[in-house]
This record gives sequence, C-alpha cells and structure tokens, in this order.
Amino acid sequence: MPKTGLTQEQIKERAIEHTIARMRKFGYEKVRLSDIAKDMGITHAALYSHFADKAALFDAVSERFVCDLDKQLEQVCEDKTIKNALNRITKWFLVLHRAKKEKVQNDPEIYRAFNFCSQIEKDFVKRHIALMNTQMTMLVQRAIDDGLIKGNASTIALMLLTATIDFHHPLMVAERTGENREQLLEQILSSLYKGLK
Amino acid sequence: MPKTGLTQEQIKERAIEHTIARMRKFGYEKVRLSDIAKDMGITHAALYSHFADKAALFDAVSERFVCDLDKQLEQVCEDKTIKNALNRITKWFLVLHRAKKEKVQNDPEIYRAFNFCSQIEKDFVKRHIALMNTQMTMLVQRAIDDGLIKGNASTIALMLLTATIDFHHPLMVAERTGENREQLLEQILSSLYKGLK
DNA sequence: ATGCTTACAAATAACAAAATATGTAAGTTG
DNA sequence: CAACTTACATATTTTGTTATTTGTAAGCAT
Repeated sequence: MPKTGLTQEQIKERAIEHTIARMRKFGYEKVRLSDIAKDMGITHAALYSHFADKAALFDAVSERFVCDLDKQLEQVCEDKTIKNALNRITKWFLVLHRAKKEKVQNDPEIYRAFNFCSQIEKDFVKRHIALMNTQMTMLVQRAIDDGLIKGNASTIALMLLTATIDFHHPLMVAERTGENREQLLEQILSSLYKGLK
Repeated sequence: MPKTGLTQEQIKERAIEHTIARMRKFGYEKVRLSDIAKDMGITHAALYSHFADKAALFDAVSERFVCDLDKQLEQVCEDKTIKNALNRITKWFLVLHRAKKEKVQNDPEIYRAFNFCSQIEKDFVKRHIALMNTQMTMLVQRAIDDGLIKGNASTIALMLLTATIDFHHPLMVAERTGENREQLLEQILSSLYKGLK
C-alpha cells in the first residue's frame, strides 16, 4: 500500500506533472530529480520505484504529447462527418501541422524536450511514426476504394508524408513558426490528389 | 606587392584550401588560425589582411560548396539538350538532391561545417536560397509558357520547393543518407505536375 | 602602400578539483 | 510487501585556474 494513499498510476502522473512544470519554468536541461522529489515531498530515490531512470521520466513527458497527438489523428480517421476520403487526408495533415505548430509556439520548452527525445531513436517515437504510416495508408486505401485516386496505398502514403514533411517534421516546424502555411499545405495536397487521379 | 609573388586572390584561395584540408582531417571545431598560417608559412595575424575574421574564412569554405552547387543548377537551367520544361525541373531537383547527398556522404566534415554556417543566417546562404527561388520560378514559368502546367509561377515554385524539402534541406538530407530516394522524388514531382496541368 | 611581423589584450578552450546529481542496495515503516 | 528512506558508489556538472587562440595595433620590409 502506498503511504500517500495514491495509486501507483496517480503518483506517476503527479511526477510527470511536476516534471512538466519544471521543464516549462527552467528548460529540461535544468530539471533535477531531487527537485521533482522535493515538489512531491519524497526523496529522489523513491522516484526509482516508479521510473527506471531519469530518461524514462522525461520520455513520459514527451510520450504524453505524442499520445495526445495520436488521439487527435485517430479522431480524424473516425470522424463520421467527413464524407470525402481526400478531405479526410487533408484534415489529418492540418491537424498534425497545427498540433506541432501550437506546441512549438505555446509550449516551447516541452517541445524542445520532445525534440531532444526524438533525435535519439526512442521506442515511443518509432511507434508514433509507425502509427502515422499505418493511419495514412489506411486513409489512402479508402480514397482508392472510393475511386478518388489510383495506385498503391502504401506508396502513395509515403509520397504524401514525404511531400508534406516541411509541415510536420519537428525540426522543420520549429524553423518556421509565426507564418501561416496552411494554404500552402492544402495547395500541395490538392495538386497531388489531382495528379493521382 | 605581395612577398610571395601571389596575388591577393591566390593567397585567399590557398588559405581556403588549407582550411578545407584541416577541416577534413580534424573537423571544423579543431581548425586553428595558427595551424592554417603555419601551413602557409606565415603568421596567424597575416590572415587578417585577407579575411575579416575566422568566421569569414570558414564561410568562404561553405560559400565555395554553395557556388559549385549554384553552377550545377545554372547548367541545368541552360542545358539545350533538355527539351521538356518539366523534365528540366525534375533534373534540377535531382541535381540538387544528388549534390547534397554526395557531399554529406563523401565529405561529411565539410558538410557539417556548411550546416553549422547555414544554421546562423549568413548572407551567402540567403543569397543561395534566393537564387534557387528565382531559378525555380523561371523554370516553372517556362513550363507554363509551354502549356505543360497552369497557374502562378512563383506560387508553383514555392509549392515544388516545399514539397521536395525532404530531398534538399541540409538537415533532412543528413538524416537519410544511404537510402536511394530518387524514385520517390520523381514520383512526387510527376504527381504534382499532373495535378498542375 | 601592401603584406607581413612582433607584441600584446581579450576571448575561448582545456583541465583539475570540488560540488552536485544520478543510480543502487540495504534496511525501515505502515 | 509495496513504498519509502538512508547511505553510499558512480557519473555528471560546476567552478576556478591555466593555457591557447583570436583579434588588434604599431611598426618593419620590399
């Protein structure tokens, strides 16, 4: 039984919250486990009952952002109000682009932490990328089934993801904040769709 | 009159050559002005007669790479053997992609130095980017004039450059060496062309 | 006068010692 | 026995010192 009366999951959550708060204030480089522990009223060693190491705690922060993102994309995939399969793909890219842009602008320190994790090939990043590929292939397959475009679904998915990399790659998004580039994204996509008919 | 019998330009050239040689051997972080000077048989202070500061000498190295690149692209723009305006655009992107990829693979230390310069917004980088935009707009205009595609030349140029960023942005190219991605580039371009008809 | 050297000041990098942080193991507590 | 603390070993960061490098100024040589 936990001393604090909280479940293991709740304690983990609280640790992540405190980590996020400190990352926002001081940047991820300056977050120390002893500070987090102090915030929580425990010793730093106690954190090791919940996280394998410091990296695991930091990863959990980025993983949370990635999961939010995945959920938003999942919603687009399932959104019944979108009738046209190509509109759905466009929406998917817009959601992805906006989420990244919003994060880099409004939560820059957490975005930096995420970027730092992404550099090194972490499992949760690989899973996120794999999921995006799967989703896009599925969305493209629907567009093919509906007769809107022709070709091999996974090839086309790769084409679309590659041709829009400037709008969702962490490094690229961070390079051009401030500008509204949604129209350009839509132009590129609609030209590609037309070409794939 | 110079003591060595060389013109100012020749001395600059020699300084750049020695800088490149040392960058290749030890990486740009470890290149010292005193080493370059020793290689040339002069004192380090003498280098300041030719370059404003260390950064100017380093920039000259990257500028040389960028100029080579610009020349290659210029050749594609003027190549009389290419009849089709869209083939010319594809060739232009392939030359750009190959040049970057070749450099990152065969001359990685110089590429790193170039990348380092590019990060900070240097004038010669801005000029290179401006030139690429101008060239692409011109190539697109030719395709429009030939009735191959329709639309606004500078808008389409921006679309093409953006949709292919994964194949020519310094950071993106460095991320995926080894893979042959030329076919994917061609697929993306030809779909875009078809969509812009 | 140009291109260099010498001599020097200012900025950076390298290094070693001390301080702090991370991670582990043994033991305590509810 | 799960969640923690204490105590400690190891790794990393910080700090202060020294050495090297960068950049400048004054003057020498052709």
